[in-house]
Amino acid sequence: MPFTLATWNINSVRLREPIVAKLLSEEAPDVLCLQECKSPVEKIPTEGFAALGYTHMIARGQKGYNGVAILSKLPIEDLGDKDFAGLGHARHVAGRLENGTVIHNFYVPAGGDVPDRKVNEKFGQKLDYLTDMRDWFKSERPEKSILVGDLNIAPREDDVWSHKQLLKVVSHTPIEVEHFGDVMEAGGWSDVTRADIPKGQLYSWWSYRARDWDAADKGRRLDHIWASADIASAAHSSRILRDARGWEKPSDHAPVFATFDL
DNA sequence: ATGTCACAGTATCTGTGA
Repeated sequence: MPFTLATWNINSVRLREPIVAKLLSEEAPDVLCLQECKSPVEKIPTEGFAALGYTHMIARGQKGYNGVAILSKLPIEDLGDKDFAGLGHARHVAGRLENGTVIHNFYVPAGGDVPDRKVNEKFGQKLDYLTDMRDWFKSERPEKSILVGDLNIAPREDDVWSHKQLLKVVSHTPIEVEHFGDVMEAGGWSDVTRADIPKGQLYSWWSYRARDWDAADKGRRLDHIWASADIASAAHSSRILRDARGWEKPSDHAPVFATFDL
C-alpha cells in the first residue's frame, strides 16, 4: 500500500494548530512529521488532529524549545529516541508502521550564527550531533527506513539562493555539508527529494526577516526526506508546498512531501 | 540583510534562540 509522508518545521504546534489542521485537511498525508513543536507532549493539541483522522501520535517534547512529533492515520509503534551529542534536547523520535517501515524524525541543532566552534559552542554542538548521527547509522545500518526532518543544512549549490553569498553562513558552510554527506554515506541514505527533482533551485525555508519573502525568494532547502538504499526506488512524487509559507501566521518553513510504494 | 518571530520568566518588558 502506498503512503504519503510530509515533514514540516512548524515553529510552535500550539500557535499553529490551525495551519496544521489545514494541511491535514487539504493535503491529507498519511504521516506528518513535525519539528520545533515547542511544547511538552501532553500539551500538543491532539484532539483536533484526531478528529481529522490522525489518531496516532508519537512525540518527544520540552517546554518552549525543540520538540518532534509524528502524526499518523496509520498505527505507529514508538521505537524510542536518541539524545545525539548528549544535549538533553527533544530532537529525535523514531517509529515503525505496521508494514515495517521505520521513520526517523529529526530536528538537527541550528548551530548559532558564527561557523566556528572555538567561539560558538552551538556550532560545535551541531557538528557533534551530526557526527553522532553518522556513528549511529554506521553501527545500525538502516533498512526499510525513512529519515526526515529539519536538518538545518542546505547541501547543494542549488539548495540556496546564492551559493557564493552563503558559503560562510551557518547552514551552507563546507564543514556542515561535509558532515551532512558523512551521515548520508554512513547510513546508505538516498536524498529522495533530489532524486525526484534533480535540477533547479529548491527551497523549504524563507526567513521571517525578509520584507517580501516570496518576491525576494532568498530561500534554503533545510528540510529533507531520505530513504535507505533498499527502499529508495519506492519513493516518488516529491514536492515542497511553497503555498504554506504564505498561509495565515505561517511557519518560516514549508512542508516537504514524498510518496512511498511499500 | 540586524530585519521578524516565538517563548520563558517576570511581566506588560528583557533575554534567548532561530
